[in-house]
Amino acid sequence: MGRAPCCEKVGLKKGRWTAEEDVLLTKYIQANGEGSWRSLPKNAGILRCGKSCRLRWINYLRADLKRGNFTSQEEEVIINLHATLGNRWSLIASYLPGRTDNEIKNYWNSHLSRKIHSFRRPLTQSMPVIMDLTKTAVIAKRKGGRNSKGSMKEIKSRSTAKDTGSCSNKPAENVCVNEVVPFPSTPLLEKETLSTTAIEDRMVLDQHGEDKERTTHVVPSPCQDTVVEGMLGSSEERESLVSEEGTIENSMQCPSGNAEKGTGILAPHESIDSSETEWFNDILDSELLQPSGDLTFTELGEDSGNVKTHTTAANNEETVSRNCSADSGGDLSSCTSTTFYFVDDWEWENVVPRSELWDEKEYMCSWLWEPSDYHGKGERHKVDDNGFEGHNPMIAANALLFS
DNA sequence: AATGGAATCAACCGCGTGCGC
DNA sequence: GGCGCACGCGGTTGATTCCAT
Repeated sequence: MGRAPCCEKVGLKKGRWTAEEDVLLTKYIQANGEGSWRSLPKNAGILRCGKSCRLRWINYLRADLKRGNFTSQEEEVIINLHATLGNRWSLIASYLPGRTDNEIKNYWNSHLSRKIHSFRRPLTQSMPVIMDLTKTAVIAKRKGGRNSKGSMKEIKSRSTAKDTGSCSNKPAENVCVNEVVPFPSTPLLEKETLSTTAIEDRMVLDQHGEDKERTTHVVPSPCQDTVVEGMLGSSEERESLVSEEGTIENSMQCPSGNAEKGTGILAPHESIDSSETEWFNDILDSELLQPSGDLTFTELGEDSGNVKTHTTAANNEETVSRNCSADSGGDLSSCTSTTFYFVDDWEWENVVPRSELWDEKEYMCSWLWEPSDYHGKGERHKVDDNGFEGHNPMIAANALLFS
């Protein structure tokens, strides 16, 4: 037996919605609430499929929709969540208040995916090029066609923001707080495959020129306060997530102040001072990608004698060599507090609220079943409440979940 | 000014899933 | 357990917009 059509298609209007239809739909939903989409068109006097009404409402008429261009922060959220979640647009949309899955999907398809592909270096390419990533945006400029309305507006607003002295994207001068933390690059799900390294993914992320706007970024979280508190434990326990090195161990949390609104902050410890977390764009802007595919940069700590050199190889392995300041006596705890995140260094819970993630169970978490065999770089090594020691807490979470 | 072509995005379509009977 | 229905999601389409020539 074939599937019944969602609604009677005969005599129903298709195509663009008129203002009159919008008014009818809006008034009806305001009076009767959402739902019952099948019967809604008839009751509201709209010659549309219920499905079409639902889509129109969700994607266009809802009052809480954010209009306008995607901010650079939103872009990064999308890019990184997509790297994590794949084409789960509705899930991604749940992290972007006022944005719909359709909008994000369109934006991805029209803007972001193209950017990424523009920057992906063929793995077989052996051309010995040392890339100055600040210049690659110029290379990636598309050949023709019109500029998007958004990009045109962005160009205008960028110059305005610059003039008004708003937040700069330059790390050394970055005075903005509450920035979203960089997201992990993780195996993709579903149809997408991660054909490039995280380095390459990160390469795409700073194509907005030199004046990326930096503003407070609050990302909604579907998690509830009670759940999060239960997951994360007391504030003292959360404090304990600060590692020996002084690097901040990120935890998704729903501060009670935001929980009422159903939002959380997708940043460690409610806000991340820019001095503690580098934008990976900025990192890449100022560093060099080696011909071998390795990315090497040197990080200066708060004192000039405190140097940490990172080399992220094309094979996704990172080595970190430290030269702590002499007066620290080599104590790692005095080393620089800046944390850089790399391919194998992400903490999943930074990205997705645990409740969200864990609902996905093994499908979402299977790739996390890896032993932690290196130390430092923000990796938690503690015995958790369930006795899982020396492993990434996500692994412990998985073990608990599937036990 | 006309036109081709690329970009954008609203909307459509089919499928999967959950739920009630 | 099977069936039908409603809903939600993601892929795709096509109308529209606007830049480049």
